[in-house]
Amino acid sequence: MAVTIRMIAEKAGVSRGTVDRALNNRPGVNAEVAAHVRRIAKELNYEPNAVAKALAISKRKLRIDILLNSGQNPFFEKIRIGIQRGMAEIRSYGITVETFELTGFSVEEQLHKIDELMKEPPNALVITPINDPRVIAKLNQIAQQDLAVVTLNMDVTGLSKLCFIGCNYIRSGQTAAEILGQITAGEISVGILTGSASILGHQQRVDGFSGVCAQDYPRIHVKAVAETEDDNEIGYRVTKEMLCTYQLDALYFCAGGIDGGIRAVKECGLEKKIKIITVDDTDNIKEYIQSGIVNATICQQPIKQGHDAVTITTDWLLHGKRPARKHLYTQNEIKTRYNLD
Amino acid sequence: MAVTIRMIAEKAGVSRGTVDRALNNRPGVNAEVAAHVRRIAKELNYEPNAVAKALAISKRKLRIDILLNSGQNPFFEKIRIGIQRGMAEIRSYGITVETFELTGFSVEEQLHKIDELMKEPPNALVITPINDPRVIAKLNQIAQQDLAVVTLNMDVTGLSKLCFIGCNYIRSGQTAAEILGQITAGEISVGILTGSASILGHQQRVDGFSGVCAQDYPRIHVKAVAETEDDNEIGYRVTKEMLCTYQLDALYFCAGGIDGGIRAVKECGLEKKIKIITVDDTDNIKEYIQSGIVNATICQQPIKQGHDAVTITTDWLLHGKRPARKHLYTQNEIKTRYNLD
DNA sequence: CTGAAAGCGCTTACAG
DNA sequence: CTGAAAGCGCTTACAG
Repeated sequence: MAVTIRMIAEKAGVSRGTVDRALNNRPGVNAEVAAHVRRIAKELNYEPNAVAKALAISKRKLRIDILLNSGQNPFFEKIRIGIQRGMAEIRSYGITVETFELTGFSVEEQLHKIDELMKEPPNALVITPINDPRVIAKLNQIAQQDLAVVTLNMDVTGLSKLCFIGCNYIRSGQTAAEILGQITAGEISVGILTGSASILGHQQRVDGFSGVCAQDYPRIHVKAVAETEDDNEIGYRVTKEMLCTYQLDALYFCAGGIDGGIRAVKECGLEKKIKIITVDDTDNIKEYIQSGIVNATICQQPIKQGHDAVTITTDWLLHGKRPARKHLYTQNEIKTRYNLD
Repeated sequence: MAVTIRMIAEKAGVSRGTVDRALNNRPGVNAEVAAHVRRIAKELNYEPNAVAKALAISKRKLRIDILLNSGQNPFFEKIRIGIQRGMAEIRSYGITVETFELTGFSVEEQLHKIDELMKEPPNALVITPINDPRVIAKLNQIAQQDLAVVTLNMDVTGLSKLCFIGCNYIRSGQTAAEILGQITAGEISVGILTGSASILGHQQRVDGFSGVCAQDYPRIHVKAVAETEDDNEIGYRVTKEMLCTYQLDALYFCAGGIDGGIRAVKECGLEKKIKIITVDDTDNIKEYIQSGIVNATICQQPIKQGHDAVTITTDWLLHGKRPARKHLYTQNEIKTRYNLD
């Protein structure tokens, strides 16, 4: 039989209201009474009933805003699906979830949108933050105001947040290098196609990849690194240029613009001749894997990311429950032909 | 503003009790009244509030029994962790979860334990069923009695169940073959160490693996298949015998007894000389990967399996919600050195 | 067959 | 600072 607030009230000789105030550190309780109540709760091993709490709190009308720099990026479709699932799961909690999407990585635009949202501030903000001092400063200022900030998929340092939910990018790059190491032999040359050196996660993948090559597979030589700006046209151009300049045995695509890059590979007649490792598993990448053009892709559980962003934020708002760790990394999943779905 | 039972009652001109009875198909409602209520609920797009429902139902004292053939198998430790997490998540629902564990795969023992549990029948039974006609018959008989049966980690055919939660074993075997194909070149010989031909999942892994070798990698020749009975001593013996009999370039361990098998590999001085693919990521296997003895291991999200077994069964008991599919397959995760955790 | 009322375990204006 | 009471949205004996 679970312990309830009523039992504590009886044992402490106070009303249930007072127990509630004491246990939730609400103001206006005599300090001694509060201590007494808390001691009894501890003695009885009291665990609040989350369901009852949620039902009672549903009157509060809490709101979560989600701000994504998702643009045209097909990868974000899965994050959206995860968010939808999370929303379905918390439907009965009376929490409103609103999603806003920006295209590109303009600092100005993100700052402006944040300001706009803050005109009627939500209770929590989930965001894919751009790694810029002004953004960080603004978010820190917001985080002061009794408003939880959660970073999703992209992280920044120096931000006082509830948590980050997303990929361990260093590990992602390391895993890509390990796979490339295992599927090759002898001295080989590899080129890296990243998105932008100014995006933390992209750079971490490059670093992780290069690090493992240097340390575990010195026979793998990173000959070139180019930026696609997450764009297929640019991806096409820089990949083509790279393939024309160097004699490469492998490519590592660690950001967007992959479709453009693959087009370049095909034009050079190199498909299935060079090894290719990518990230994520959008529909196009699945096809490249099925047709043997891409050897493996390192995925990051985007659905889980979207889902957890909603449920973990909800747990904080409803129960004041902090996530187990500050950085909630999703699994880096290596996918090949038969474990794609 | 979400639609509530009260609004429906007002609009239909009946009491909330009657609405509840009508919407939940409880007996003792005039058919016409019920139809009327249901039509209004549909019009208003009514979605029951799961939290309120859970709180009200917590009086019912539901029980879930979990029967595992986990024995000494270290793999099941993670399933247990998942079950614990699921239990923590549903703590407030007033549902009792009791776990029972058997060692080995004795049909008699499993039948006997089921009978014992049925003396005081739970509302749902989660089980790792042995693939035997008598077990299936008994479970089917139970499933008649308004009691949900969920198969966990092991599945059987011809059973009327709520769902199966676990690995897609065919895909697991296929994935192992694909990886082996990618990390090797030229004609190679491989030996398979399975658990038991009579355990469906083990056989499916062997079939999936052999199928991909035959179809996609005809240069990979499966020279031998031996059974470890999930036992390290037997695993050691049959692996040693296999290595002495054939000149092998690779081994695929697709069930228990791996530690014994690896011991044999070491004794033959073949570690790091032959490629090795395993399943799951118990602590020992993690070490083999770190030290480069095992190239990759195909995992099956055991924590998720345990967790989902609890939460999905709960969703059924509380809300009558059926899982999206009859077979809820977890992801086959390829793990190597840098994506182990 | 139907309704009024109590209850699930919390939270929170309101009165004192 | 504290308590009594109403409320969150369902479910369910009980009376009729």
